[in-house]
Amino acid sequence: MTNKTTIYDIANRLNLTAATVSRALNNNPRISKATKKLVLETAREMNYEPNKLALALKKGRSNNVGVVVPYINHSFFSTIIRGIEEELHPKGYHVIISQSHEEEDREGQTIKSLLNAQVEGILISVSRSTKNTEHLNEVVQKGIPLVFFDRKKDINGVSSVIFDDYQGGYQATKHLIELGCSRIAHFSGDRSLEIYQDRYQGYVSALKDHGKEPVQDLVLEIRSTAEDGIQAIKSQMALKNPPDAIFSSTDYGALGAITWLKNNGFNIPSDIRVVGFSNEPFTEFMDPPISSMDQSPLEMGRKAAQMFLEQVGKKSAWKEKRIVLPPNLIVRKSSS
Amino acid sequence: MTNKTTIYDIANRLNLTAATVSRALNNNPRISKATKKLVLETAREMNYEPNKLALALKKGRSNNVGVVVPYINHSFFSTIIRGIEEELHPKGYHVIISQSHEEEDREGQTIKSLLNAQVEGILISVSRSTKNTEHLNEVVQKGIPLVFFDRKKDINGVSSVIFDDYQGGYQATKHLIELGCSRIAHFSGDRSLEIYQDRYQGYVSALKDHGKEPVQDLVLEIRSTAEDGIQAIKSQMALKNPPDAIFSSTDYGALGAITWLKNNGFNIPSDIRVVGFSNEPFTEFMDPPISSMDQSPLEMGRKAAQMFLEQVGKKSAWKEKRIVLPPNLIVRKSSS
DNA sequence: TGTTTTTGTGCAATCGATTACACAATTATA
DNA sequence: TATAATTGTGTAATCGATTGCACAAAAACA
Repeated sequence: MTNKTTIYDIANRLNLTAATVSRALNNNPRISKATKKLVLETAREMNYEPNKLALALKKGRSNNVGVVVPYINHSFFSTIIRGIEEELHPKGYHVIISQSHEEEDREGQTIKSLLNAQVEGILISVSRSTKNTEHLNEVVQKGIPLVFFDRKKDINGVSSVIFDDYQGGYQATKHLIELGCSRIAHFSGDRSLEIYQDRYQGYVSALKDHGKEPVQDLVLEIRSTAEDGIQAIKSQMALKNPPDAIFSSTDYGALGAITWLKNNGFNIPSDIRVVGFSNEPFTEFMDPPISSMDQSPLEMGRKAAQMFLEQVGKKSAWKEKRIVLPPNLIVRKSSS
Repeated sequence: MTNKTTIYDIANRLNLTAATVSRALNNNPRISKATKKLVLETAREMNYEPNKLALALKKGRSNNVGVVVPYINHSFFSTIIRGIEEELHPKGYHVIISQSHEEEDREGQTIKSLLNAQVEGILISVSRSTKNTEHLNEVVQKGIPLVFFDRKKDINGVSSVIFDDYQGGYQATKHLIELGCSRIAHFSGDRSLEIYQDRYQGYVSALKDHGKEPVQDLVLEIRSTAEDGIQAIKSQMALKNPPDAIFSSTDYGALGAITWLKNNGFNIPSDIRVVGFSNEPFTEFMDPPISSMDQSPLEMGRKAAQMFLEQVGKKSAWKEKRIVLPPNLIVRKSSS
């Protein structure tokens, strides 16, 4: 039933050896033209397809790379994956995806499993909860190229492509300042994560550089949901001296804020200006469309894949490289 | 550097043979407890990890399944993939993803490549442009489980899990009729694709069942973009007798329609009611939130994976199965 | 004590390719 | 014409596991 033609089958049919068939198929110069032609034709006839597993075992190259993200259906990550796939596909690599669900344990198991499957590299955006980096070190020790994207850990020799979150925070804040906003609130994320810490720092620096002192009351740490955004804006507007602008480190936070503000009679942007972060697909469709920092996830995926390609094969000759993608503020009605 | 410990290394260290080590690791009852313990300890010590490639070659089971979708960063597909991954991961399978870019050729090459990589099954949502099904037949002929999701082709013996598009179209239209709408326009997609044809048929049936004759002027075929939605609504509102409701077969079409209507002074839902299709993440955040048919992509992915699991291994004992997921209208402000 | 079972390992083939080395036949060179 | 170089294929090892068969040692049984 499963018509698995092997080179042995071809060899038998032609009274040759597998070695000759293999060489003929690989266009080895030592094989006569006549034989080559014969083999090629027979192969086609018998519907021969090489078994990549056998090849992989022999050559020690599986042609698979593993990609680990928290969740694949988050637009940001799925777009990065698309970038990776489109860069690696033409080179003959297959992309194996898996999710960490933001759990360190799961991330560790997944990586072990990928290593067992002999992937040639691992591209990962580490989970929020990952503290220990042993599972990542193991990858490096085995000499398997490891590349971080968006969320990284500091491991010697491991390359990364991340977004310039500091500049992102800075630009967004500066943008609001230049529009004349004087009390700019910041909805931050969990600042034990580098990305949120950096966005926060950018926010602080921008304020200071423009002669404004950061106010602690105006900085909240929330999760990336519309609900948290609603709670946050509610508490902000209850202040004696409420903000006249919001810089949210996530688009969902901005969304929640806008929803609540609209429902409570505030006008955006005239009463309060809002800037989000990540340029999620929905931001441009909102009413008003939300200004946001585009993180060019497609580009991030591409670059990460390119880094892998540079490293693979060159067992030790490569050195750590860090790509930092520049911020790109998409100004929309919510802040203009 | 790459500390690849094999069972031979362990065997050497312990003055045993690879066979014994293999059996010990696999808990074969013929191996003495003492030896087992020794081997297990040494394996741990030497940091042994089985080479799944070798195993795969020997057993003819790669533990990989291929998933082919048009684009992985479309929310609908990435969510399906998430469902697939979450169902297959616990069973030890890895998910290899690839994109067809809606091109038949690319789809064919991808499938060939996946077959060469010895995947144990292929789950696919066929590209829009796919007419020829030879590459799909080949999968079946090789005895590899093939499962369609969302977009299928009729191939004998191939199972599928799709959404009940006819009922979806019917329910959406019925919903609008029950709200008192009398002239319901339909933004359809390319009706050479089953899904759009079915949604259209559901629309027509609902109208007829409620004593309304479908009007050709009110049916347009558009692409799934906001721009097309804008053009479509523009032409509709220019009719002598414009519609009082829109049933769009895509959320993007609905989005475009709403955008234009709001900009031109119409109120939604009081002037015109709108229902979309697919329940894209953005629909619930819009102003007004858009009613839409939820297609439960997570569930679709899960079911597709389960179908694969049922088939794999049972070379011929399984029979074609078709799962049709029921429609689930999410009513939001755009139609209430 | 002598035979039969059971236990614990080793030998060697296998999965499907690639490839270093060997060698006969042919051709080129001196 | 003798020798060297080239050409075309075959032999066998290898990648890292698994597994049927063989067989010695130990245990069980008569």
